[in-house]
Amino acid sequence: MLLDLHARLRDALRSTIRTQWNIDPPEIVLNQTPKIEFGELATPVPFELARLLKRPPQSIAEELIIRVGKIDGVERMEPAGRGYINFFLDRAAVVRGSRLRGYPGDEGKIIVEHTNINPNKAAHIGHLRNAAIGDTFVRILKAAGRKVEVQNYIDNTGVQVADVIVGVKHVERKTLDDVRRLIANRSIKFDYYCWDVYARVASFYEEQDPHYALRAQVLKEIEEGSADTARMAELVAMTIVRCHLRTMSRINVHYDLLPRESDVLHLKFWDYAFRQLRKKEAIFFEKEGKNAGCWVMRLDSDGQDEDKIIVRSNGTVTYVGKDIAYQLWKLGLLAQDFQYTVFDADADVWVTTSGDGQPDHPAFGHGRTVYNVIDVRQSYLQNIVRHGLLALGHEEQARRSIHFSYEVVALTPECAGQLGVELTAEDRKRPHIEVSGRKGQGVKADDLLDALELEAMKEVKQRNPKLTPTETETIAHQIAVGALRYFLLKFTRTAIIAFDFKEALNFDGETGPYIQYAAVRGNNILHKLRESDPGFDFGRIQKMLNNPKLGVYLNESDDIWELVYLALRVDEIGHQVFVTLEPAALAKHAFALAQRFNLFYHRYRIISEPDMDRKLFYILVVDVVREALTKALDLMGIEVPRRM
RNA sequence: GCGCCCGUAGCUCAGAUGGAUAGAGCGACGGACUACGAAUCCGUAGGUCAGAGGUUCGAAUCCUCUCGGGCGUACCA
Repeated sequence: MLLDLHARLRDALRSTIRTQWNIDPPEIVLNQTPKIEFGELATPVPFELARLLKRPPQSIAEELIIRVGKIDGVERMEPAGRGYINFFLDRAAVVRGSRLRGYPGDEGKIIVEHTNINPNKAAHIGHLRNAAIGDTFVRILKAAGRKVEVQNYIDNTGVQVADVIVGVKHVERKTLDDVRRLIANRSIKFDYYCWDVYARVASFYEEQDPHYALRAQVLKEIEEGSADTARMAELVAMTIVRCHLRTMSRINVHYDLLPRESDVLHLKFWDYAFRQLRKKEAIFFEKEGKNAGCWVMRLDSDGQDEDKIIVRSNGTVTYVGKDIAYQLWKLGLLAQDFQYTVFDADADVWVTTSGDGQPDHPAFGHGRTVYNVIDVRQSYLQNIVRHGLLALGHEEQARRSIHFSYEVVALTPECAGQLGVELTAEDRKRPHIEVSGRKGQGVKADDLLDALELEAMKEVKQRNPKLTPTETETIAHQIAVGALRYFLLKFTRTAIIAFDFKEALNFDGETGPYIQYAAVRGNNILHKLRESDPGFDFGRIQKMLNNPKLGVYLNESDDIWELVYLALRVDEIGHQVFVTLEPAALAKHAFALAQRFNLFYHRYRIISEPDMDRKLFYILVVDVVREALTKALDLMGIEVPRRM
């Protein structure tokens, strides 16, 4: 594995520097070289040493190379660029080594919390970004041999659920039985119905309940478990959760556990956290001023301007309060535990409950590290949660509580216009328009997926008219997911995605289908080989690894080596994503790999290559690359279609 | 006001930890299907990395300021 090679390089340089000059070695930075003629890796460390040793970097580089001696997997080193050391890898050895994989042992469970959609309306494009990022991160962690638990927190006692209940009861005038009938009606998408109801509530408040008295009342009733309202809220929220999970399963996103906020409350998690926070004086009761009657957390010692309300004056707990308790539980710092019951047996999803759970549930919680995948607008709240942990003295755990933040999905003004958002002349000049769930303005996840599948279906039919309808549908679906997930991952976390149908529905250029296509073509070459030579022994490809000509071929053509090297770097890029929390790096890498592969099979004839050894070498290249493409796609939750 | 993020080709974006000649896609223009399938490939044009200082052997990247833009700073989440 290349990561092992990196470690060997760093170790060798460090120990040589230490013994040679008797100094603490600086951090050994390894860079990719700008061109393959400079080797594969380079370190600028002689520049650092030049400062410490007061000598020209070039001569340090030369001396270091001599002193370091032979490093396993490195063919040679050269000083370059007035002070770099360039490393030229033993190409054949790197290819052989790539077939061996070693993973670190168990370093403790990692909990990744993502999706977390308010269960009061249909999922939209922004939620898809969250899920795509979170799920990709999970896949990368698992591939690296880490133990991962995926949690999708259900905020079923929050204001947003209260609002939709206000809408159902007071705007739509529906009873609990009406709601049951609506849910049973297969021709109605219940999450879509609530989307519209929720959008109508905003104007209802404006006109009929400007002080949000109904919201407060409903919220309180939900929290207290008051019969009718609470039952309706439970039914509405959990029905919508099922809708969300169905939507997410369309893009290959799954969960282990659905922790519910109502259970955090009913099982008194909050009471415990509250007592602790109070004992440590992390929160206190405000007797006067604007926050009179509330329990608040003081974030700024100067005064109450920055105080954050944790318990409202009517006694209900804000989201952060419950989130602190939940975070404590995730880290195994809470004396209590949930009860658990199966939510979806087929998908092996569990849900928390306050009633009798099943005794034989898996061990949930007790994460050593916790990643919360939540958009950047929640940085403030995430900080308060962290503040709470620190106030309780959990410094180590606070360090291991990581806000995996990313920017939101907005709409281009044109797109917003198409969706019926009213825009002023100024709006039209803006780079993006924020989606508003409150106004019902946004792209619903299922609608987008439907549109993508329809578009993909056209393309598949046109290119593969002989496929059965089922096959066509399957492939169209895989392509739709490929396009969508790649689109959501190719932007870096800090980039606001200005959503536009034209771009999202595109299958050409830097897209998921482009990469899928490359993988399909790779597979097809091997299929073709089987067809043209039914007796072909595929074991010969494996044997090519030990053929001395492997090194000769790899060294004679830099273009093929660059392709193979990109393929072998997939694990390294996965590691980079883990360190930098930047899944876009993987997306970009997969695309670059696909590009190089397209170039390769355009430039070289593989099946018709007359020289048998050379042909085997080409086939080995195809095999290595299609395996890497498949893996990179899999890490992004994208499948390789049978045909395209 | 305070805090965070962004500003790179016509457009949308990459350039992790400072490093060698700043790269993709789209769009534009011109080419390549009798070939392992063209959802592909090749070529051309396109840059004062918002601006100004500074640190450094070296800055798109770090620091300061200025100018644009976005978000947060709720008894919403």
